[in-house]
Parts: sequence; C-alpha cells; structure tokens
Amino acid sequence: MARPRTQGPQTREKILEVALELFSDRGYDKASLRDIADRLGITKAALYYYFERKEDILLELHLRLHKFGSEMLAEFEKIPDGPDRVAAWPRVLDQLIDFLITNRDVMLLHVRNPGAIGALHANERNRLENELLEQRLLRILSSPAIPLDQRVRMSSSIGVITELFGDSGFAFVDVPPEELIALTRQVLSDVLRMPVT
Amino acid sequence: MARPRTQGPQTREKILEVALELFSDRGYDKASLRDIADRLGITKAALYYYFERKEDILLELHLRLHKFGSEMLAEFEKIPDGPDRVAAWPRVLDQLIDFLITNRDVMLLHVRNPGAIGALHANERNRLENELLEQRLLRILSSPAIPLDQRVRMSSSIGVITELFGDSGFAFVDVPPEELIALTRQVLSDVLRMPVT
DNA sequence: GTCTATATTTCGATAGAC
DNA sequence: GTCTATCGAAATATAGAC
Repeated sequence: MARPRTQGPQTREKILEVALELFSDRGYDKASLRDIADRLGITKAALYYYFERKEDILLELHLRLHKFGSEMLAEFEKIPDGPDRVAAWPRVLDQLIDFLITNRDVMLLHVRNPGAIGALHANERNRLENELLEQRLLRILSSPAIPLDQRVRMSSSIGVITELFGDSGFAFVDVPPEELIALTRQVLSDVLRMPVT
Repeated sequence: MARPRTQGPQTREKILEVALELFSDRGYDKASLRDIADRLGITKAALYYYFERKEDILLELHLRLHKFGSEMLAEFEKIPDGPDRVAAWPRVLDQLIDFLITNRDVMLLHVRNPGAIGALHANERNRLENELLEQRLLRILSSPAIPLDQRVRMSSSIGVITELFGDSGFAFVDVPPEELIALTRQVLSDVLRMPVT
C-alpha cells in the first residue's frame, strides 16, 4: 500500500506541464485525466483537488496566450493610428517570432485544439476577454488610416511566420535556426516593403 | 409515431454535407453521430446503413483533399526540377487560391481536426497515400536544385494565402473578392520576387 | 493531499422489428 | 431504409475514508 506522496505546492505546476504536453500531443479530448494522473504518479481523484473540472486546466493554459496577446496589443495600441503603426509593425513581428520559438508548445496546443478552446467560450469571463482581443486585432487591421494594401501585407506577414515556424517547419529542420530567422526577416521585409530588423 | 422518411439515395450526400459542417464547426470528437442524425431528422442507427463506422465518414471527406493535392502535385512534377519549377510556382498558387475559395469548408475540416485526420492513419491504404503526398511536397521544397532562399519563399507564399483566405479572412470581408485576390497576387509577387499572374 | 470506490454521462456500435 | 432498444467501453465527476 503506497503512502501518499505529498508532492507539495509545485504539484499544480506539474499538472499544467504534463497536461500541456498531452493536450498538444494527442488532443484535448483524447488526453484523459487518467493519462495525466498516471504520468505524475498520482490518481485521477487527486487532480480534482487542484482543479474543479478538466476544462479548468485547459483554461489556465489558454490564458497564457491571452496574456501574451494582450500585452503585445496594449503596447502597439499606444502608437497613434496611421503611418506610425505601419512603421512599428516589424517590431510586432519580432516579438511574435520570439514568442513562437520559446512557446512552441502553447501555440501547438491552440493550433491543434480549436474545438476545445472554442468550448471555453462557455466561461463568460473568458469569452468576453477573447472577443475583446479579437476585436482589438481586427480594429488594427481594419483601420481606414492605413491603406488596404498595407493592411493586407501586415496580415500576410503573420501568415509567413506561422507557416515557416509552424506547419511547414518540417521542411527546414536541417537549416540552423539563426539562418532561418534571417531568411524569414528577408521575406518579411519584401512583404511589408520595409526593412525588418 | 412518425413514419419513416425514405429520403432516398441522396441521403448519403446529405450525411457527408452535415458531417462536414459539424466536424469543422465543433471538432470531430465533439460532433457525435447523434448530432448528425438529429440535424437530418433521422436516427443514429440509420447512419449505419450508409457508413459502417463514424471514421468512414471522415475518411470519405478527407479523400477529397487527397484528390486535389494529388492532381496538383502530378501536374507540377512533370516540370523538370530546378529553375523551371520556380517559374511554374505561381501557377500552383493560383490553383490553390481557387481551391480555397470554392472548398473553404473542406480545408477548415483539416485545419481544425489534425488529430482525427491523423488517426485515419490506422487505415493502411490511406496512410500510404498520405505519406506519399507529404513526401512529394517535402521533396519539392527540399530540392538542392533550388536555392534555399527561393524555397523559403515558396513556403512563405503558401502561408500568405492560407492566412488571407483562412484565419485572417474575417478582417477583409468587406473587400470585394476580386480586389482581395488582386492584392494577394501583388504580395505573392513580392514574396517570390517574380510576377504572379 | 491523496486514496478507493462508485456514481453518472456520453458515445460508438449492434440486434432485430417493421 | 429507418426505427426502437440496448450493450459495452470509456470518461468525467463525486463521496467519503485516511
């Protein structure tokens, strides 16, 4: 009969860590609480001590992205709408690249679980936060103070980054990261018609 | 007591249509056979007259993309590896744009259900077809006969299209499709450093 | 803080009547 | 071709002991 482990306060963090990996790996629905508990050497029921529902684990992971998006938007929105924002866009792309490289797992979680993430909308507070973030980005990309052509290019630049560091990343695994980043900046410069770093 | 509807031979098509919508909308796992049956006004059991397993519905939808990808790759592979392929790439992008506009729903199904689609690998024939398609695209983008810079740009061009007509499409709903396509071609020309149409 | 044990729900799938 | 009825598995969630 195994004695309780008493892992202490960091157990909560470990749950989030393991959940992030399993949710990303095999999908939110396919990763059961039993899977998570087994890998941590605890039982399913113990998880309920830290999180009331399975969904709450996903929610907490989701909010990490909220945090990044919100901070980035807040910084960008300080800039007056118009040409100044176009000029500042490269800085946004830089931060996005950084985030994608250091938080690959959180992004993967979202890319691979849009349905489960969408279900978080049942949570009132989360839904409002989400809609607000989307509106803020939409507002930036819809501004009449920026020519349509430039807005299409700002949007395109996001696509370039997500493609090279996401879906098509496998095609360039042999390329040293620094070289790939440099080439990406070249492409982004051409997309935006202005230098990127 | 409701009399059987006897919807006739087009019921199979309707099932695929509704399944495509629900699978894309809320995710494959979250869309139950009950959901599909309810929307069609039939019962769960009736679905089993047309499809042996739930997975078979997804498989049939998935093969639509196989068909498009296979045809496009076959055409492109006729071109000798090297500069000729770089020159022919814009034509590929044109076909991709056409496909995304007319088959938005099928693409969304795949983008939003990578896990379920991946599980189709259990089907031997499908797995082999899939791996072959991936290898063919990887081969194109990994060719030593094309400079790395150009290959990164070919990959980036796919990202531009999927972003503008996929994730960020909502930002340009007010723009007439023809104008958006024209602007997209402009961006693609800059990405590839050659004219696109 | 963790356990055992069990309740509850949901879903894919099958059997057999009509 | 469609129905009712039900099975079995798996998952989320709860109750209560230690």
